[in-house]
Amino acid sequence: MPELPEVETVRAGLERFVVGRVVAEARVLHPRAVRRDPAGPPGFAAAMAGRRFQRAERRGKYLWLALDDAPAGPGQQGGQALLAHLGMSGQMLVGEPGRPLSPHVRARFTFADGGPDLRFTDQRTFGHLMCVPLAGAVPAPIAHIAPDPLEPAFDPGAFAARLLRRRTEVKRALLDQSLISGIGNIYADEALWRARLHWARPAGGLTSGEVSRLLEAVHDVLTEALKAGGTSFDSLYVNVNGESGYFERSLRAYGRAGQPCGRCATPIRRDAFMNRSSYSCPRCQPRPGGAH
DNA sequence: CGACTCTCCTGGGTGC
DNA sequence: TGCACCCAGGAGAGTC
Repeated sequence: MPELPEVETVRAGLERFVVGRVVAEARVLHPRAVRRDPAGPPGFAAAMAGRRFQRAERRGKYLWLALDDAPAGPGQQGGQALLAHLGMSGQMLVGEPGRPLSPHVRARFTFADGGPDLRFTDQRTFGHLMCVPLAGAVPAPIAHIAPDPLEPAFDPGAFAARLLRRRTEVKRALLDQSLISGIGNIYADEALWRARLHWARPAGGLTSGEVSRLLEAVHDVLTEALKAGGTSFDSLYVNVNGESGYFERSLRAYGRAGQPCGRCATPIRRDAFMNRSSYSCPRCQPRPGGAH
């Protein structure tokens, strides 16, 4: 599942392979891919034609390509962007225009230079694209998304203060993109394992030392995963695999039910939480209240 | 503002 | 072999 490190890898690939180029034609192959765009497939395609991708940016799991002014002139102050969320299985693939169209391509962009095209591919169709106004630094529809831990705007003190006010489990808080962005189920479990915190610990009950440990773990796991995933493109192929890429072999908790904890060798346990799985070490991450 | 629930979607895997 | 079912989720909308 693409979380911050995978999305950042895609962003860097888009920066390298499509920024500076002018869209010749955008074609929506599955209407669901632009379901959140009020203009619908025809409006989306019309808005993209003839536009130049100026920059590739990201916040949390969202990425966007800033567009030059529409041919009709400046739309709104701050311009527009092509905003993308990869969902669970979204990929941005760049390649020779003549290659076969895979069945999961949801949108295709060709370029005025006749070079490699861009294909938004998404098996499970949870991802989406939309053409949106930029409101200051970020696209308007994601103004409510909090800064992610790897961007300068991230304020550890403000995050800690808000976290401690939450009356909910610490993992639920980590997954709340309006509190801290970029973290999904995989890196939440990995960060909690590193910080030796159980996912069900009440956020408001954490000590300041535990919050610091957690933030450091979040930062480290994202940075290390990014380092591993960031080496995965060296050709005309921008890739996010639905798995967590090269970092998958480095996972210490996620998906490792029954396998020994890397610190204490106790078998990793799997629990159901928020309609998904949570993995933790029964010894290193004691359940709140003392029960195992 | 925050906590909660519901919904969207596909394909791989499993059990009968 | 075929079918019903479960599971993997992220995030927005709606309610309280």
